Amino acid sequence: MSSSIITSDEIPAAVPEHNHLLAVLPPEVKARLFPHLKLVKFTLGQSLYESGDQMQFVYFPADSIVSLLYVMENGSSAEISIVGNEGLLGIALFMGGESTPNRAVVQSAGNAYQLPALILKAEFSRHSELHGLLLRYTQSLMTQMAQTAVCNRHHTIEQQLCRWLLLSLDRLPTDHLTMTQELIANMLGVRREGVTESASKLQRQGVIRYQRGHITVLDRPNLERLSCECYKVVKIESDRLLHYIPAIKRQCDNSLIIL
Amino acid sequence: MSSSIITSDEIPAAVPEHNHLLAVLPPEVKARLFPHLKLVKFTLGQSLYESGDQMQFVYFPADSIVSLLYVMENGSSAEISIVGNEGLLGIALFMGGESTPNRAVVQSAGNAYQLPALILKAEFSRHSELHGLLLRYTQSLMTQMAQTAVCNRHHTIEQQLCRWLLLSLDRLPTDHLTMTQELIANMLGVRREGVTESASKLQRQGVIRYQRGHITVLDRPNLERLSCECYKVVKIESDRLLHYIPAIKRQCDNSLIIL
DNA sequence: CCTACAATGTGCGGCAACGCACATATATAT
DNA sequence: ATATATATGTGCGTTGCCGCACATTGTAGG
Repeated sequence: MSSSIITSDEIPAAVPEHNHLLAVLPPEVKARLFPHLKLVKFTLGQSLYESGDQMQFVYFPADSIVSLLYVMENGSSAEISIVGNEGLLGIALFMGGESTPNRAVVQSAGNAYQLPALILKAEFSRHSELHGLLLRYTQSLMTQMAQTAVCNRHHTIEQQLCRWLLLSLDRLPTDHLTMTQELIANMLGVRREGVTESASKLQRQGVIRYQRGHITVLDRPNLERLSCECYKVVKIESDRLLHYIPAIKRQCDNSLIIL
Repeated sequence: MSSSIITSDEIPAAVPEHNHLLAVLPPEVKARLFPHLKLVKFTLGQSLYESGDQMQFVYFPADSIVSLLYVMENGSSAEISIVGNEGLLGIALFMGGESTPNRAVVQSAGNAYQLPALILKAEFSRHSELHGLLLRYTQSLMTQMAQTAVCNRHHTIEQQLCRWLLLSLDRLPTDHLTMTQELIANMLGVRREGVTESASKLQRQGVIRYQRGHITVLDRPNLERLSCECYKVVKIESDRLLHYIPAIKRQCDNSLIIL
């Protein structure tokens, strides 16, 4: 694909519908919201907001992934949840809290749609289709948080790495992620060496392949098998909450048909 | 207080206002909701709902405490969050999901107010004061879940025990809780022996006193000192989200003034 | 090409928590 | 009072992960 033809790689998120939440809105809501959307780029490691920040915008990731982290007093951190094209950043705005004691850090560079907080709040309180959708998304995020807590308590680094890879993969267009083991360790809240060991074990089994900041998933079925149940629980629950859009339309798989 | 006069112990939850959410509702909302409330008793270990259950009622604890647990495929469990008189059970009903993949188990026996799901949903979608209040409560619950995840990753059993005791204490009228170390271990997702060791250490330091299913907190300041930062984060955030009731009234401490 | 830096590999000792076994203590009922 | 069940105490060896130190291997920039 080295021709001059525009590939999906070059315009990976050219329409808001790359974000699943934006995609399933009814036409009249789209008509009100979409004019206020602005396509922005997220770079790896960028912070969208810090603990306690009053947010001015919400963001709907298109092909980027953002991690919600809690940063401890001693500086170490742990990932609370992952947000990609299935969701949005800035839940606190419509939940009424305006801020959270967390940090949002870009885990995978890419694009997102920015929307002024006021526009979202206005639409939310109109009680349109968006209202229920955002609440159901929030509930799915709670499931992810709950499962992260369980996973941290009971599962090995290897199981957690598998879960993390799967969650990330679900939010990316390819089987490839740009990510160092050091960064993964920060997310999982474990030692870098622990990630190295688990990753090399996975590589020896032919499940993944990696070199210096790049990971490719080769055998997803086996990755799912090696993961703990946490991934499946989160997946099934978010599918249930978000793919069943009553009285509007149903989506049976993760992909979106655009055009 | 051994006279025949009715003590607060005998009617510990005689009015709905013992629940903080119900207490701060404006009069007209109370007028609509309260006639549908039914006082019910929760017994220790009772399950309010199982994973995936479609709930018929929401519950507003008065002097009882309920734990939200995730039960793993192998049967072991981990506590996701604690709900007492500051909150309600059945968030999924107004969030739109109708169910969650969790289990709600009574951790401390007592009373609660039961409300039919339909009544709550109707009031919620009227967009009354209740709407914002429930969303802010939900956000505070998310903070608790997030912090549980962090705590499970980074903190010792002793720190977690302190956090757990403090969270429970905040939801109880006295400094005394009826709870075996075995049950605490189930909540924290650790060995019973681990709880025994930490508890006896706390007792030796004079922070708590316990005997066979009963724990009394003697030195709360020290308990807070020995706890990890997670307790404080959750406390500050839920105070921020729930004690500031804009345009209605402000509450400056945890207690309620009734009569 | 070579240097410098960043990413990954590996080998320690140490420790918190685990699973298991069993001893002891304290409530409750007959 | 005695028996029984439940709750708590204690001592193993084992394990998964930690912190640290350092070797190796890629990748980018001069």
